[in-house]
Amino acid sequence: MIDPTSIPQYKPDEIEPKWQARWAADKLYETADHPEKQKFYALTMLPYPSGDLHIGHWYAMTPSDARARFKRMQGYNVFFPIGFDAFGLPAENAAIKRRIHPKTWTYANIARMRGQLRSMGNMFDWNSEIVSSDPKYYRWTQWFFLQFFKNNLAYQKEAPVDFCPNCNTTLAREQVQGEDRHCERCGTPVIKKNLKQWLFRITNYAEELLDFSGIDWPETIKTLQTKWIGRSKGASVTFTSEQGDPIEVFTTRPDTLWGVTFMVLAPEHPLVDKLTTPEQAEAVRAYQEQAKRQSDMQREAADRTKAGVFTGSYAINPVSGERVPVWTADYVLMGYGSGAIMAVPAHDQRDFEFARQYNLPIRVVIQPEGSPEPDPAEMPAAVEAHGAMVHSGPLSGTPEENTMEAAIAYIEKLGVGKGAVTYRLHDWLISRQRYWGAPIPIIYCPKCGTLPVPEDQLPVLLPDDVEWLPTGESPLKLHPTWRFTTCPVCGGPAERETDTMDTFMCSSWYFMRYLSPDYSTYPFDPELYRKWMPVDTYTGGSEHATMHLMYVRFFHKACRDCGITSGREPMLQLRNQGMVLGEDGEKMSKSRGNVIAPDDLVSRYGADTVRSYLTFFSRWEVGGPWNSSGIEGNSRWLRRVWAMILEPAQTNASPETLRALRRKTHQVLRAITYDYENFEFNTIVSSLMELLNDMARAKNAGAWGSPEWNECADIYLRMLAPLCPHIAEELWERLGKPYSIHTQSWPAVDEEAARDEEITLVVQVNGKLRDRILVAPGISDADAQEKALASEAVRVALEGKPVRKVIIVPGRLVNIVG
RNA sequence: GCCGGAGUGGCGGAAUAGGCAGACGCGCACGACUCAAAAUCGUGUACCCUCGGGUAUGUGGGUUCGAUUCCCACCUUCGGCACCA
Repeated sequence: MIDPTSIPQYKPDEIEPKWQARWAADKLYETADHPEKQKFYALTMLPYPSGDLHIGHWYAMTPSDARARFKRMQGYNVFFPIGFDAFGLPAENAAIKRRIHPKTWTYANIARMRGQLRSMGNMFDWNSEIVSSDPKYYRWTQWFFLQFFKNNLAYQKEAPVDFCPNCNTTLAREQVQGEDRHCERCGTPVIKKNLKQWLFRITNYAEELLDFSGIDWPETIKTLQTKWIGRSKGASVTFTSEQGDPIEVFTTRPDTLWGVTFMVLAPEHPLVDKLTTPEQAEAVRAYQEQAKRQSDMQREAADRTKAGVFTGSYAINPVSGERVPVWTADYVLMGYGSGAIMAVPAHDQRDFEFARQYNLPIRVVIQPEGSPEPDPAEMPAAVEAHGAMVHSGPLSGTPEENTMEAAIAYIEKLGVGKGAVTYRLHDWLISRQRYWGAPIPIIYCPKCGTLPVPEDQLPVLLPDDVEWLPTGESPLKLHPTWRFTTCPVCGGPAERETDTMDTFMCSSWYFMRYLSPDYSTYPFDPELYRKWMPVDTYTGGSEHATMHLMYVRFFHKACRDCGITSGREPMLQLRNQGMVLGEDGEKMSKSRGNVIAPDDLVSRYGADTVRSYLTFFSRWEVGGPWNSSGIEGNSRWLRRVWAMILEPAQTNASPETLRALRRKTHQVLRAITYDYENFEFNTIVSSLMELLNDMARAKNAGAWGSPEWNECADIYLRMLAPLCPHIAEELWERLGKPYSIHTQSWPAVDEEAARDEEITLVVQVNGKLRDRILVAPGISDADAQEKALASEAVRVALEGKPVRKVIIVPGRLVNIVG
């Protein structure tokens, strides 16, 4: 019983640390082995230890935590781990700028962030924490690299690669963004550098990555990945230069082969030099130089006019035998298809513009249905629509439906090409010329060549004594001794690879390490892998759509093919949160001065209030601007909850009041159960506020202390527990209920109690609301119609017109059409 | 330019299968308590109005007895891609 004379104040600053300490001491959130319970792996993207927990972390993790707690109350054995994505550039930049060792900086930040994370009151299982920069972790990151190397999924290639001059490192294609091709990290426009780099064969998995069947991921992410992979279906066709060199092209329009009037090679295409005639040599060389410079500069894609140079050579069209000039132009990209195209100006807008620019012939070979054959001299633009083939030798007259198949069959019969699929996706470049990452475990021996570091020599440890000079070379290369080693095969002197791995490599497998962070003979305990994988729900930001979220899928499939993992996909369900903006509606940034610091909010309002406001103020997947007076509402709400539960009142309510309270309780429970399951967190808080309003009315009417009231309070706290774990625990204890609320089961909806005793039927006349009538829930259509027609408002609205039709939606409305 | 998401009161947002538009909260107004203020509690709060009603979910059409919800076109906005052959 509660002593009515001593109702304490709600003091989150006292109860929150108290319960956090108790939960930790009791190991309440350590995932125990419950063979009888169904497993549920809930995962939130691991943070980078930047130094301070940002409100964005809270925004991402709170609903993730609340849902994990909900699942636990539903009876699942829930695993909800946390760790740190601890390698990466900010640590190294801090080292250069402030002369702090990246390791010191990183681990100090982690220590600080652990405390901040604990202040959120999440149910993280800290026993399984990983730090990706720990040797015991990156040993296995290196091990994965070796497995990929051995299975021909990792390879080295020298090619022009994207290089960020500010970060002083190469970047993967995905990490270069926007029209000006800037660095994903720092925004600096990238330059091209010709470097030998390590890549993973993600393109081998292009087709499989397009298959999202069996996983519940947001459509937007699936669309972004599909677009990024960029599958194009068509044909590859081999033309031949007059000198006899095969020139392979990819085309999505093999049906336009007879319309080819010239060819274009990318300026970097290896055949350009060979095909260039002495007369054209100077012009071609000058153009290549200019093209190279231009690719280094910001390029305005929109108003660029097509430019190029004739190589002086000709090629033979394999289907028509026709001789066409070979040009080089930078509108053809070396990085796509074969870096060469067959140009069909009549039916491709880019080729059309180029042909007009240089007075090259235009030949129409496609006639779209219902329109006259275009006149090459007059046509204002290319005709890209499909249509019947004309002026196409033996295939002339092929109807629109068959053109593609017919053309491919024809080139295959001639043996000059075949149906083909090309992807926009590039292999994943993982080399980074930086210190603070996992060293690539490769040794170069002048006698034996490129060799993997033997697995028993892992990890290849990062040396601590390194100078950080922003040279664009890996600091490991400048270390006096580190790179010198012996060849694992011949024992002679050899050198280590000095590049480190892209940190997206570390985050491609961390969820498997969580399962057994200290396991020393394998990256994870296979038994625990079988038990816990795949991840049931993964939550995090959508900004990783074409980076982390694609790498992680690739990685798991590649591991499967190396015999390490099983199953197609690592994460069954993905949900993305939006972004919390500053009060000015802009992205938070120090320079704007609109940053909301969670620590300040916690000391002012308490973690539970911050958690509830973050889930309440917007749809989670949308996000939106922070509102400082908005959070006051949530603070007020929790204080009201506190007082509602603890302040005694009279117990003399009518049976109707109590029945209504019980009905509302179970209706809200039904709604909230649905909302937790479906990530609709904002309406969870609304519903809890709504129920509290009903409780206030019931309390005024004498409901306090009744069995119905006590049941309502019990259910209320259980519903509140996942979202506001501290206040729920405190009130639970104060009601004399057994510790802990977080190990209680989720209440069941009593459908009988939730049923409405009477419902409001909406009565419309010609679709307009005219009246509302109270009826029994099971009312028959005939009775409903009769009651509706008896309404005075309906008679007035009908103005004496006869009733033509009556539409009845049972339990909802009656619409009378007059 | 192409692809995708989003446009609802002063503000954030709700409406789970086409059926009461505006739940819940912020803000605001009034009232109670107070010497006063804060806090708290209560009441009201889309717009117009001749007080009967009328108009409202970015704009314009359409389907339907009925549209925030479905279809078409357009506008605004936020992401993504951007010579991808």
